[in-house]
Amino acid sequence: MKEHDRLAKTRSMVIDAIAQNMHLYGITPSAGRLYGLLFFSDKPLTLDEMKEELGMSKTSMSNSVRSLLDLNMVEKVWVKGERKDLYTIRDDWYQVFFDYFTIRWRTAITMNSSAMEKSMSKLKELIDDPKTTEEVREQALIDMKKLQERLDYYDWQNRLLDSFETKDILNFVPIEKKND
Amino acid sequence: MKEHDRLAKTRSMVIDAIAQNMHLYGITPSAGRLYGLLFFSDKPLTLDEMKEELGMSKTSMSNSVRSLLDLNMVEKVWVKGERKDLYTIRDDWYQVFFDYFTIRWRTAITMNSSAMEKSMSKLKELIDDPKTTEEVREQALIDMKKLQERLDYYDWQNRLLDSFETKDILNFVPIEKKND
DNA sequence: TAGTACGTACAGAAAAAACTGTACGATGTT
DNA sequence: AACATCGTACAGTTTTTTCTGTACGTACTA
Repeated sequence: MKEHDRLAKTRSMVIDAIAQNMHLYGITPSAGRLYGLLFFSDKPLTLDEMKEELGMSKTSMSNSVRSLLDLNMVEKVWVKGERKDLYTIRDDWYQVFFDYFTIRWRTAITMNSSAMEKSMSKLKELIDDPKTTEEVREQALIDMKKLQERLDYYDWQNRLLDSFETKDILNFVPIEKKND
Repeated sequence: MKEHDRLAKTRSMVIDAIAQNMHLYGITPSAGRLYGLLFFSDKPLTLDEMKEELGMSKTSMSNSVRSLLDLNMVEKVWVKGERKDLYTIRDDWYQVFFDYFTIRWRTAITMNSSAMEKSMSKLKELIDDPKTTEEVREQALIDMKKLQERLDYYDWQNRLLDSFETKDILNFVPIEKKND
């Protein structure tokens, strides 16, 4: 049927774009396609339906769904009398966006910060040690300064993420466009 | 020499962390290590020095540097009387952060938006076509609504990125910590 | 309690990405 | 003009990731 084709075509155009750009979230193109499929689906889908629709293995679907679940981009839906697991896209886009940063960026920042703090404390020991040569002490001081600057930057990132997490950012960049 | 080892150890601890988390920016761990190396280097490095330091091929260094250049995380430095290209890390962290979003996210948002706009205009044709069956028209209208919502979300993202690009965001989340 | 359906762990295959060495164009040197 | 050095394109190899099919544990069904 011609009309259905036209409809499907517009959809796949959008799905292609989404799948291609999903790497920003650390999502593989395949999981991106799945995300696109769920975006247009008017009902929650089972793994078997996804498998059918995308022509991939059930194992792949299981893995892709999990990676989307991990990012809170998709959620499991419970439906009475249905044995299979059902999944649907989370369409509160802003929350999904904030969650992504909270989940991924916050973790990375914390890891880096903690490595740097540990490093700085070791450097401090080295500097305080009277047996340390002047040359090494100087280098250690330079490193300390660099690390401190970087930590300040991470602190700023954390405060930015705070404004995401609390949605305070929406006071600064509101959802509703100002019409001036 | 024991001291130098201790110094090197603290560095590599930090470099490891950076390399590991660089994937957030779509950077491979290898390029991440290079970034870490440049972070601690007190002078710009040539490809040969990087190759030496990381024990990798020059080709790899060339590619890694390029990917870092593309993200404005590293810059080429000109030094009088030096034939080799010299590269240094860009240490204006905030600008680097903003550039990343401008370069990567803006592009992705634009791609998605444009696919969706194109799709919507096709859907509109379909809806306006009197030969379209009621069933298809209904589905098209649903898709239109979804796409419009998503476009509104992209518009918000764009406005957020605007505040990065203009650095207005720093009025909301200042670099200097408020001490209250 | 035996049977069936579901999701996923696991191991192997297929595909993609990262890395290397060679070769070559460009640029600078003698 | 001949030579040397630099960075990178390219092709081939290695490594990593992604994908598939089988097998198994769990939970529901009869």
